[in-house]
Order: sequence, then C-alpha cells, then structure tokens
Amino acid sequence: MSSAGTRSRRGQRVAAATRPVARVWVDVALAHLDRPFDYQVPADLDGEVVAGCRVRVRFAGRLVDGFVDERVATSEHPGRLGWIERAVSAEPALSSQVSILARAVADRCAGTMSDVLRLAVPPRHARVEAEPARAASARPDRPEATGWQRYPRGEAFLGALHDGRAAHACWQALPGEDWPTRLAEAAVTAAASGRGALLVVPDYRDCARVRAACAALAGDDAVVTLAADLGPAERYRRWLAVRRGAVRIVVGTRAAAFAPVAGLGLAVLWDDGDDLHAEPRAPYPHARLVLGQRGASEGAALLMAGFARSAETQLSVESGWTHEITANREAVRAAAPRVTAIGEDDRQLARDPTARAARLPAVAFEAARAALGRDEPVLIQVPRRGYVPALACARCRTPARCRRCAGPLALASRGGAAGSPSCRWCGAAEGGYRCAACGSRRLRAVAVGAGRTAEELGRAFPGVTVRTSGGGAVLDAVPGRAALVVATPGAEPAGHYGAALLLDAAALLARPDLRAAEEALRRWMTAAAMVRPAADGGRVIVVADSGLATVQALVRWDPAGHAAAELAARREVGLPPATRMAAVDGPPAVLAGIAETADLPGELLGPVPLPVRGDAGDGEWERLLVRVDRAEGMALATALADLQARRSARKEPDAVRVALDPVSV
DNA sequence: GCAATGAGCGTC
DNA sequence: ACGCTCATTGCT
Repeated sequence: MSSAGTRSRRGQRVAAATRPVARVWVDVALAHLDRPFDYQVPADLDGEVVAGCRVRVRFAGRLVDGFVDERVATSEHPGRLGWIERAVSAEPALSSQVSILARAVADRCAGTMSDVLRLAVPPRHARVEAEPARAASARPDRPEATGWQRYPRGEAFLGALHDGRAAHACWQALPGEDWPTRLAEAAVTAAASGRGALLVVPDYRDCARVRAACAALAGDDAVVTLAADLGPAERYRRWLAVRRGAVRIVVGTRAAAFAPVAGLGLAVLWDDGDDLHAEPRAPYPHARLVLGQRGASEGAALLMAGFARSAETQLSVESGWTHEITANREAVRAAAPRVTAIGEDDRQLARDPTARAARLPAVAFEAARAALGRDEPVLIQVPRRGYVPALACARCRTPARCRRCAGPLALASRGGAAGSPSCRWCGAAEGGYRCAACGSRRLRAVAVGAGRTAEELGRAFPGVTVRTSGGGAVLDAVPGRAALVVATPGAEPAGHYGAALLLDAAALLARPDLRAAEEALRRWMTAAAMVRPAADGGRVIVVADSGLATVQALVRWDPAGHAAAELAARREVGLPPATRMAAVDGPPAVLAGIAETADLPGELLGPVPLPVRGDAGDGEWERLLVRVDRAEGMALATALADLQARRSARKEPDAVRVALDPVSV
C-alpha cells in the first residue's frame, strides 16, 4: 500500500468527487515544458489540494514539486492523467495574483514560470507553517499632517491612495528629505484605506530605516521586512504572515517585489536606478518591471521615488503613464547644499603641504575644514575599484562611442597588441575617431583607481576621526560630530553632513557604460542629499569639469532635466530605454548559429565579449545583442522564449543565457 | 518472419 | 526514472 492514499479493492485510486483535475505548475527547468500539466486528485487528498498549494507529482517518472494552479472538472489532455502523489500542505502559498504576476514576468523576460516561482515564493518551512497564525494587525489611522505638503502634487497623490485610485507617480525627493518617513506616510495612507502597501528598497539598511518609519506611524505589528539576510524559518514566518493577510505593509529588497500583499494598493520603488534592484538569477527581472506589472494586473498605485531620476522613469513620465511629484525651484534652492565643481584645469591643489600630499584641491580642503570647524562630519565619496578601462575624448572627456551602434569604444588588448579602438558591443573597429561633442581626434584611456585612501586624508586633517564605510564593512550612520567619513557609493552612512567631497567624479562619469551619466548623478545626489542646506553652510565639492552636463545637473539640482536630456540622447542613438534590447550569452559557435538561423525581430549586434563574467564556468562566452523598437519588445521576448524552447526540446548540449533589458550592455 | 531486447524520447 | 515507441538483433 503506498502512501498515495485511498484505493479501491483492486488497488486503484479513486478520484475526488468534484473537480477531480488539478492543473499543476511543475518545477521543471526545461523551457519547452513551461506550461501547467493536469493531474487527477485522489479522493483522500480532496480537502488539501487547493489552488496555490504545494504538491508532489510524478513527472516523466520522477517525483517533482509543483504548485496547484486551479482545480477543474475536466482535462483537455487526450492521454491518461497521472495522480497527485502527495499534498505537501493545504497552505495556498501561491496566490492567484502572484501566479498571474509570475507568468507575466516570465513572458516579459523570456523565462520560465518555474524560474520565476523560485524567486517569488520562499522555500517552505513545515514547523513555521504549523505555528499559530499571527494575529492580524489593526488598520492604522490615516496620517494627518504629512511632509508631502512641500510638494505641489504630493497631497493629491496621498488623496488618490486614500481613495484607492491607481495613481502612477515619480517623486524626486528634496535634498535632506526624510524620505523613509515620506514613504511610510504613503504606505500608511494606503493601509488606512484597507489596502496593502509594498515598499522595495535597494539594501537592508534602507529596509531598516523605512521599517522604523512605518512602525512609528502605524505600530510595530503593522509592518514586516522581507530581506535576503533572514534565516529560512524567520523568512517563511514573515512571508506567511503577509500571505495570510495579517500584515499589510511590507518593506523589502528586490525579492519582496513578489510579496503576496493582500489587496495591494501601493507599490513603491526607492532609487530605481540602483543596480541592486536587478535580479541576478534567471530570468533576471528588475524590481521596476515586477512592480510595474503589479500596478497593471492588481490595480495598485505606483510610486517611483528617489533623489535622482532614471531614464526609464523619465520615459514613463513622457509617455503620460506617470505623473511627476517635484518641489518647486524655491524649495529646491532652500534645501540644497552649495555645489561647486572643480575640473582638472582649475584644480588648484591646497597650499597646505599635508593637503597637497593627499592631492586635495584647495576648494575641497577649505570646505572640509569649515565643516569640521563647525563640529560637523564630512562625507568623502570615493569610487569602487575595478572599473573597466575605456576610452574618452582627450579634450572634453566625453565617452567615446561607436558610430555604428553607439556602444563604448575600448582598446582591444587581446593577443597583446593594443591596436586601434573598437566597439565593445558590435566589435567594429574605429579608424578615424572624432569626438561627437568637441570634434577632437585625440583619445585617452580612462582608468579608475581605488581612490584616495583614508590614511592620506587623515594626514591632511591631523587629529580628526576618520571612518570608512564600504566593501565588507558598511556603517549605518555617523554621529553629528566632526569626522571624515570615507565611503564608496551606496555605502554612505546616514547623517547630517556639513560637506561632501565627491572625488574622482570625472572617472565615474566616463565609465564605458550607457548608464554612466545617469549613474554618476544618482550617486552624487544620494551623497549630496545628506549635506546640510547651503544656508546652514552645507557644501558639496565635485571633482569634475563644471562644463559637463551631468555636473551642471548636480550644481542646479535638476534630476528631471538631466533625465530628459539623457533619454533624448538615447533616443538619438537608439539605446534603451528608447529601444528594447536583449542579451544572448553563450559559446561563440552557438551564438553564430543563432545569429544565422534564428528568426529574431530587430537588429543583431555583435557578438562581443561579455561585459561582466557570470559565475558559472562560462569561460569563452560571448554576447549577442538584439535591439528592437519598444513596440516590438514583447515580440522579441516571445521569439527568444521560442528559441529557448526549441533548444531545450532538441536537447542542445550548450545552454544559452537570455536577458531582456540587461542592466549593463 | 517474428519475438526478444535495447535505445530514445516525452514527460498530464 | 517510468512507460511508451521503434529499431536492431537473433533465432526459426
């Protein structure tokens, strides 16, 4: 007698009396099997096999996990159905909303349902599931006065949340803004109207800050954080509390974008340009995509928020889908620190010999000294190590781009000989380079070092505490006392700084990445937003040429204008998000075959060397890029999913990796 | 001419 | 990792 349940005298299983067929998403990695399969529900599992529950089924002989999509009366399958072998539990882990979301995300990313479900639903923890259910938190009161009054359309957005309308907005936070509290006010407004709110932030430090802000407004029980650093039990405990509707406000990192928040009324993405929002596992969905999909399928309001603005968000604004929440110019001027740019030409090293040793420009030295004199901390932003050397105009520093496809130019150093520059996307050699901005024919390599060390800076300011934040040791916050705080972008400790020095800014700007300018401004603004207003003496020194548009955008504190110019520039040369791109990574011979035979819409570029090497032994892999008009984006995704399905059905030995809208191309 | 065996394939 | 098909083998 097997454990599979009730059988008749002859050992045959008896099907459930009503709706005896379960449609099951089996956890199988093969692309050509990316659809539900029908199974018979044995009568004794009738009560447990519910929509969304986990089951074990026999698939091609072996036992595999699956989620029940739905119970139905009959099957379309012409052959004989297998049986549900086991109901893992009656917990409906997969909600219909998340099921629909996962399917949509898989389709958009040319991936499979099983891959997306692995990202969306955490592993089960049986003991946690058996624990008594967490009591539902009380519905909070709507916040009375909020800080959104500083923004002309801010209160209107909260009003839309209160009324349950699916407003779509992007919010440019003022410098110095207590943004965790603003996001909490929006979330609690949605929760007060009986709906759920989901706030996705780049890292666990932001999670903690936003959680604390939500707890302060709505109580500790009203909010949970879902972050990757939790253990499996706690992770599942919190996730289950959300799934069971006990908690309506969820704060988390990118995986939380799939959180099964009941009655989702608001989805927020903070700092959508941050690379951490890009999922590194197949099918590589970006949190922006996941939340955007939920806005469409669940009728939730969407808020893209940050100090800076991405080109993607700008496109959404220009298309009319998203409206802007920005402060007026007077409010910006009142809140912003005074920003000074110093290019290499006007970079005068400090007279002070120790400052000279640290290679600190005089203006930067003075700004830091003034802040320290007021007993305020000074933030020093240094780039991370390891940027790929690329080429830029020797005169104006504009990154050198390919004439054919606008990819970044680099010196091909393969085989030892550094020959003429060539495109890192399409491989075309560039014989007669001429800068698009200034017409110069001279190129220079842009190599970025590790930045000045904390010790060098310490020597320039004897007796001042030096703290570092970055890499493995990230500080959450610094006290409001005189100190030098050296941090890499993204690791800046929270604090009220008297000054910020953005060192090696020109190198950050000249990175061979299509998002270099946008990313530089995002990082600068994130750091500069923590500096006191100019009226209180706050100063920001950016070590880059003041003539550069991106530097100007920082000086004028104009993230929207920069995003608009950035998007216009990408339209000009046909780069995302003005177009849509897909990356197909694999062995060169396989890519050559695909380029020749595959029926893909749009235009093929490359193959080119991989911009970032994956971890799984993709030794000699290359990358094929496919570019289409935005209107054809879905057709491209479908074509690539078909390609994967055909390869999988043919049991092709070499897997290829497909990513739509990859973060770096 | 035809069972016995095995490789290949789809996968409910 | 099962059960089906279809090809090959080996014996009459």
